[in-house]
Amino acid sequence: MSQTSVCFDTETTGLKALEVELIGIAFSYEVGKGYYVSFPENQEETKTILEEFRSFFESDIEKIGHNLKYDIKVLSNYQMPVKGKLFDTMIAHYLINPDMRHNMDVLAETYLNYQPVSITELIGKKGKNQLFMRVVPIKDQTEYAVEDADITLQLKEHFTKELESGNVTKLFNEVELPLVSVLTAMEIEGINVNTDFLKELSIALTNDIDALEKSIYEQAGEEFNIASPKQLGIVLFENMKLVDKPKKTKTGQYKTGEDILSALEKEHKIIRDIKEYRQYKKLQSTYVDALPNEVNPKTGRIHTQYMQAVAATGRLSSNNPNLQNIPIRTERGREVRKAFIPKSQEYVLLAADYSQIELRIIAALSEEETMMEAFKNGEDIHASTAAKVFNVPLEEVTREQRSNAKTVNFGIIYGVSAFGLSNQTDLSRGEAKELIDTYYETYPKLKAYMTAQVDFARDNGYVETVLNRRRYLKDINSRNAMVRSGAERNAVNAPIQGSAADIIKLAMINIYNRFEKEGFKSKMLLQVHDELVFDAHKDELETIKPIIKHEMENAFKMSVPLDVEIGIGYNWLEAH
DNA sequence: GAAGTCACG
DNA sequence: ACGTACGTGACTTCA
Repeated sequence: MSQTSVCFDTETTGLKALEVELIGIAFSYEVGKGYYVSFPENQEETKTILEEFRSFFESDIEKIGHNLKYDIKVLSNYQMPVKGKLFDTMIAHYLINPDMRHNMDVLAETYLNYQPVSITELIGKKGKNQLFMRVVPIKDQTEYAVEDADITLQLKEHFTKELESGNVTKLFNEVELPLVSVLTAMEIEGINVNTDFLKELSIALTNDIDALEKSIYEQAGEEFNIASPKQLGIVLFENMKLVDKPKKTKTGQYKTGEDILSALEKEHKIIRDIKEYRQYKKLQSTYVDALPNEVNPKTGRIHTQYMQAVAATGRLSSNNPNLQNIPIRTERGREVRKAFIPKSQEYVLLAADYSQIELRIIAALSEEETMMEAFKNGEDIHASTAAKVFNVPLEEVTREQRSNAKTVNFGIIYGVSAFGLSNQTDLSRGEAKELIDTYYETYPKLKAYMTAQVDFARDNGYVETVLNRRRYLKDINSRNAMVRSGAERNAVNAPIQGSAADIIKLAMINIYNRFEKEGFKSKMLLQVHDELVFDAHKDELETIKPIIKHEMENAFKMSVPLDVEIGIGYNWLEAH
C-alpha cells in the first residue's frame, strides 16, 4: 500500500475489547471503496493471517478510525501494536462539539446525509435472539464493515476542516490523540485487587445490614423494603408522620435523599439507622460484591475503560467498572480502598495528587493577587480565605470559619447562590449572602473574571480552557432565567474544570513517554481527575517519584505554582 | 427504561 | 417570582 493514510475498523465477537476475538478487519483508503479481511475461529490461524498486516500496523501510515482505542486493544490481544499517526473521528467530533453525541450513525447522518446499516439491522436487537457476528454471512459482514470504514474516512475530511475552524487542531494532535495510546496502555495494564479481602468485607457488611434492618422494622412498627424510596417515604411521612410538610419529588413521591434524612436526624433515632443501612447497602452492591466479578480471568486484574469523549468539560470518565468513584469519605467506605493493591511484592502503589488545582487555576486566570500570593506562599488556602473574609488573624481562624470558607471556595467554582451555600452550611440565607458578598470584596478580580467569562460566552457562544478546548453554551442568551443562569454557571465552571483536565492529560502523556523511553517496570494505572495512581517498582521509587512530581507540576506554566503530593503504600488507602 | 439515590473529583 | 452548585457512573425499584 502506497497510501499515506488508511482507515480501518475491526469486527469482533463482543464489546469487551480485552476478551473478544477478531472476526474481521475492514480497510478503506479511497472514498467509496474498501476491503474486508475475514478471520477464522482458530486463533492460531487468525494470528498467522494477522501477521501479514504487521508491516501496515507498524508503519508510519496514518491510521484512521472511530474509537481507535477499542481496535488497538483488540489487536493487542494478538500482540499486534498500532504505530504511526492516528486520526480518531469520535474524538475529533468530541472536540468540535463536546456536548453532542458522537455515534458514527449520527455523524454519518449529520455530516454525510447518509444512513448506514446499523448493527441492529445486522444482528438483531439485544437479547437472546441476537445473532453472533460469526454467523453473519461474509457478504453481509463485508458490506457492513466496509461501509463503516468508508464513512469514517469521509468523516475525516469534514472534521479536519472543522477542527481547524474551532481552533482545536493543536489540542487534537498534541493532547487527545497521544492520550489514546496512554489510556490504551493503562487499560491493558489493569490493577490488582484483593478479592479475598472483599469477600470478608461483604460478610461483615451483611451482618451489620441485617442488624440495622431488624432495628428499623422494630422502630417503624412494620416491615417494608428500606431500599425502596417510595415505601420508605410512606413509612416516614405518612405512618410515622416525622414532619409536617415533607418535600416531594417532581413525580409526587416523598424525597428521602441523604440531605433530607440528615435534617430529620433529631426527629427520630430511626433516621440514623436508615442512613447507615443505605450506606452499607451501597458499599456492598456497588463495590464490595461487584468488583470481584470485574476481575479479568486471564490477567487476574481489573481493567476499567476510560471514556475520552463523554464529559463535556474535557474530563475523562471511567466505567465497567468505574474506578473514579471508589469510596474514601467515610470510615467504612475507606475499607474498599484497601482492596486495591500492587501487582506483586516487588511493587507498591504510588498515588500523586494535585493539591487544589481548580482553585489555583481560577486564581491564575483571574490574576487575583491576594489568592495568587496565598498559593505562592504555600498557605492553607481555605484558612487563608477564612482569615480574610472573617477579618481575623490566620492563627485565630476557627474550624467552623475554615469549613465555611472551604465551602465558598468550592461554591465559587460551581457558581454558587446564597441559597445553595446556606444549604451546604449551617449559615442562614442572609448570612450566606453576606459571606459571598464579602468574598467578592476580598477577591475583586475573581468576580471580574467570572463576569468576563459570562460576557465572553454571550458574545461568542462558547467558553474555552487554557488549551483552547471549547464548550458551546447555546442557552447563554435564553429568555428563561433558570436555563440562562445554568449556562452562566457553565461559563464559569467549564474553563476551570476543563483546564484542570487539560493539564493532567498533558502530564499523563509526558509521564508515559518518559516511562517508555527509560523502560521502567513501574506503570501508570489510574486517573481520578486530579490524581494518578501507579504500580511503582520498589527499586525505581526514588527515580520515578521526582519524575512524576516534576511532570505533573510543570505540565502547564501558569502564574500560580502547581503542587503535587505523593504517597506510597501497600494499598490505595495507604498511598494517600 | 425512567426515577431516585449515592459513590467520587 | 422562580429554583437553586459543576462533572460523572452504577445500583435498586417500579411502572
